[in-house]
Amino acid sequence: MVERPALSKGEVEVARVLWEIGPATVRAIHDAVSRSRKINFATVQTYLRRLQTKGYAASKLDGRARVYSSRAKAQTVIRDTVNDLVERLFAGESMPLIRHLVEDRGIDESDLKELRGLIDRLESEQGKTP
Amino acid sequence: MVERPALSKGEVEVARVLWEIGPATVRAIHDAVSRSRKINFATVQTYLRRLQTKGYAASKLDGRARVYSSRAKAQTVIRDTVNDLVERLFAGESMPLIRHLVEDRGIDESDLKELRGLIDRLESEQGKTP
DNA sequence: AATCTTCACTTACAGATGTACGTGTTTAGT
DNA sequence: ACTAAACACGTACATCTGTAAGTGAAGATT
Repeated sequence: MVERPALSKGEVEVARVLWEIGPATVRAIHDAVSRSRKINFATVQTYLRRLQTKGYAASKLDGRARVYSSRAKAQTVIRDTVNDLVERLFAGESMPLIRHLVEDRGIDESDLKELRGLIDRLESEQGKTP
Repeated sequence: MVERPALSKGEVEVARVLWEIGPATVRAIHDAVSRSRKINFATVQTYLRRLQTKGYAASKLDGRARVYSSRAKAQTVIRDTVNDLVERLFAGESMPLIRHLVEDRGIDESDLKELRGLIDRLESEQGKTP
């Protein structure tokens, strides 16, 4: 139940990469982030340092390279971040966001299929755990 | 196609209230925001001023009271904000977010029903507009 | 009229954020 | 050994954010 300061947008981006490619060097993380947008090496380094300061990451030296690893579960960060967004942008209701994602942002056929399966499962569970 | 600076969390909150209760005085907006959390009157005033500076709101004096109104469609702000979040937290994929909302955050029976209807509609449309 | 209350508006400010330069150090190539 | 490339790390800094106190004028109350 560690209380951690919220993450900024840039930090979230780097944190995500950290879960994705697991413990990794600054270089590897920079390379990964660079794939989606141009970003300075030192900037990534700063984000990682801040991530560590805030308690979301840990690091150790492996030879000359510093290897960062995540200390926070992706799910926790996702939950907190999404909760905050839903609270502020949708007054706490998630349905409008779901609607937006499905209708406005669009969803492809296979995702639609998966979503249907998800609903089927939830609906069959409904009533069992009231 | 106005290019506007992104909104901060606090600004988003006030912007939402602005769409909700339409053109309104600072006091009315403050009252509304106060319903969800304790916030200083002057703080709301500052957010509104910044919203106007960034081009998201307009204001005019009605007697002694300043009335603010939105200049940006809710949908635009929602789109931009959600796009940014999905980009950073989910590498651009919306399905993981939908999954999170439906599974982890939970969804009640009536929303589940609505969602099913939504999918049905989308599925029947699939193929018609490729 | 004197006082209290209500606003608008200005100004403030510490801390967070995004972004990056510079400096020293280690390793690899000549 | 000498130089070039690769890094870690500290430092910097303009903005942006969140939050609010102070000031003065207009309207309400006694």
